[in-house]
Amino acid sequence: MPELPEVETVRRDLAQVLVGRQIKAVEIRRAATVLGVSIAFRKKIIGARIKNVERRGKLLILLLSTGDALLFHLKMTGQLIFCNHKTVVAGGRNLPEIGALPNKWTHLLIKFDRGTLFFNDQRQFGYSRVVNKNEMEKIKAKYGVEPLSAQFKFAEFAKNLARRTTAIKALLMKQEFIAGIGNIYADEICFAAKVRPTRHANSLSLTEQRALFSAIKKILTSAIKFRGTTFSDYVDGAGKSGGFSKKLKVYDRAHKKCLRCGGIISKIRVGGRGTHFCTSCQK
DNA sequence: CTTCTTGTTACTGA
DNA sequence: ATCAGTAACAAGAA
Repeated sequence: MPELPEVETVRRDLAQVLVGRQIKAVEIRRAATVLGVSIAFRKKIIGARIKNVERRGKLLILLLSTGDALLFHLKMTGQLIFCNHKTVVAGGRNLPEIGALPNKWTHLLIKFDRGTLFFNDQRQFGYSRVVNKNEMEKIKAKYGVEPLSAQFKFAEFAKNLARRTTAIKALLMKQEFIAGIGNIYADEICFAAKVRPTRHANSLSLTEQRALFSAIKKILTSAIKFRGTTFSDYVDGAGKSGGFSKKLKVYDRAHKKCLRCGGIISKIRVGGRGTHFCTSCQK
């Protein structure tokens, strides 16, 4: 599922190929994928140039020359893939890992002079929308601290943990608290910090708080380096799978041996989500 | 057929 | 007002 490292990988890929390009045409195949009125969406973005590509949490932001922002949320199965016209094959653009584009899950196409941005989404939870500067600031403000930014500081993190009673994993996934962590990385972060996902946030010792703080940065940074995790549908901006899947230590390893201590990985539900942890070395 | 998967939000209750 | 917990959403895989 696209979490911070996956969205960041797509952001970097798209920034390289989209900045400076002008939107020439838009094809909306599924109206519900575009929030608001389709005609207005089209009118606002056609002719605009892409000034920059940003990310806030799991939200991808294309800044336009008009001052508006074109947003994409991939939710669980969204893909955002750019193809130039050199890869044209019969019926579409052919990519080695996902086949020809557009396909039956392509809901939106943004067309440039040489190339097209395809928005695919099997589960149809993902969306695109256009917002003005004011709306953009409001949306950004709702998210919590970016864990890989200089604003993510231990003192404030520890203070916030101490005043919360909820399970630590549920807190890690709360976007208003920290932006960008989802189910896979929450499990991996707890494992790296040797903390059980069920522990109440306010029960962590100073040592555990520190371990968690550094695990957040370490796991997310490493996942970006390996271009994200492909569990089911995620691909990068060029349609390729992520390399962090091979680095996962606990996620989807129920009943298997712990790679650190040899204990058994257990699977339970925390906050309504499948949760994996080692019964021996996560205290 | 049932059960499981997840990011986000709406809703409930404290 | 703030916090915590859960159901709902969609569609496909097993």
